[in-house]
Amino acid sequence: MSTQLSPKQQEIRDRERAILKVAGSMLLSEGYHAFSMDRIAGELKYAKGTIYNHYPNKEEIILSLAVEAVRKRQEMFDRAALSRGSSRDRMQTIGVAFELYTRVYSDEFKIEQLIRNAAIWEKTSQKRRDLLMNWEQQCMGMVAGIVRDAVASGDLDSSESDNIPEMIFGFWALTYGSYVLHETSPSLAQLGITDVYRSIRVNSHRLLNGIPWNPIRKLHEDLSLFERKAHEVFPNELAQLTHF
Amino acid sequence: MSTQLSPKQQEIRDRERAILKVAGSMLLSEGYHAFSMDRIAGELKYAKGTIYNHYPNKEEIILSLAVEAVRKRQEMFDRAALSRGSSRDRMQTIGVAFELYTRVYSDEFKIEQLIRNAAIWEKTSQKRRDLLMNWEQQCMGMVAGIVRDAVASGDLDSSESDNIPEMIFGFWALTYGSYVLHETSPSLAQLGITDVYRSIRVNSHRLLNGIPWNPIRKLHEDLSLFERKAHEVFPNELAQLTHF
DNA sequence: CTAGAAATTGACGACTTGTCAAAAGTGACG
DNA sequence: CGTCACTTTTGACAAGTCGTCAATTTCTAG
Repeated sequence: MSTQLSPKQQEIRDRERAILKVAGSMLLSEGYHAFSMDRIAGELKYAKGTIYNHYPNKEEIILSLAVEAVRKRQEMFDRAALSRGSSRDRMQTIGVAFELYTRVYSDEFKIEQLIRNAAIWEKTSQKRRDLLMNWEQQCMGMVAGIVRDAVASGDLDSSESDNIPEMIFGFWALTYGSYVLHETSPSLAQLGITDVYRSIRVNSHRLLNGIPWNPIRKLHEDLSLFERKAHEVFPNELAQLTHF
Repeated sequence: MSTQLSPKQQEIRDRERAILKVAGSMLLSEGYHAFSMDRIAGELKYAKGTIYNHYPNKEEIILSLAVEAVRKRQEMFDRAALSRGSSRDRMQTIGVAFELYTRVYSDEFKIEQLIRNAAIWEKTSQKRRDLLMNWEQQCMGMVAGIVRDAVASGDLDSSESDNIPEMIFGFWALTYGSYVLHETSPSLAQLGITDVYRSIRVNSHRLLNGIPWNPIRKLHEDLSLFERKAHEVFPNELAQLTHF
């Protein structure tokens, strides 16, 4: 259809990206309270009305940023799901993807959490919500595929085939909950968690063994597999971390 | 010290409670966007300045509500931790306490989640934050005691004694993450989770077995223990639920 | 070049937050 | 009682935000 964009259309498209960029950095560097439509307009030297032409309110901008974030996450999950190895290996690699996503793209992950706030969610449009949910669904579909493979290959007991959503939910909740608590709970450090990433890996290992998901492994085996997969599947992301 | 309160002091104390009450119901019934200092003052027939005499900003009111919520949770955890049974039984009973808390006192739980938002947290005072963290720490201390008992009695391998915080973190993340996703993720229903509470119980069972935390149990054993403990320790909360 | 469509602008109304000087209320003591 | 220092309450106010929309400018197609 739109093979060619007029100069004006191009300008509008570019501006939309510029809005997201300036909004994202404003939100993350100065916090939610400093984030206002007036300031975005001021920074970009446009009138406020122009910004409102692109987005009907500021929550919609945040949701837009969240959609980009989830898309990035989905892309990493994709790479993990397509990696070589047993079903358990691939499931672990999803864990690698999630850890690296929260560490390397921590800004994006923070925005993902922001959007889960009722105060923000309430004011967004159904259309863009669907966009977000679509990518989120893809992520889950990815994981569901791995679980189905596991049942098919006998790594999971076939009586478990009805419980696939439940299992996905378990991993999702464990890892997501861990990262959220890590970002938001001031009590966590006082609990005595020194290496939160290691803790999450250990707990994932326990959950896998507890299902049970074959092959059952020793902790050290799962931990070294985790590192190997990180190097194998996500070398670029890994390079952006000073400590791993 | 203050054995007797003057009528005026009593009035101020009562008003503080009234503020929290009206703020809480306003927040929960009409959403965050409808929650304003002006409206609270209007509802209570006081001038805005009077409300500001009690709380320096609206975030502090929300944090105050959250402190009450966590205190209520702590009280339920307390009952769970003091219940009779093996270490694994008591750990499960903490799970019962948390589930009933999120179900029976869902308003309180929603406020707990609200406070974890950077936008709100940023504007609160250290003093009240410490209050919140103090109760939260008590909850965790409660759980830590159970884990220590488990190591002492041999239900957990003694080599695990260094990993107590990690284990608490695992359960906390799994359950907390589950409830948060349940409240906030529109994708969850589409994933195929029909009974979210059963799913959480099942995943907790898996994590316990995966640690491993003795005695290792079959799924149905853990599920029926769960129900038994609910009736035994939390009969009143249970009575407030139509379905369990 | 021009006329109609599209995009941009910024002043505006409605609302919020948080402050503070002035007004009202309280209570201890002669 | 009456008074006077002290505490509490009040609401007008400044500052800032959101979202709108009529007027204006810019684009574009013929």
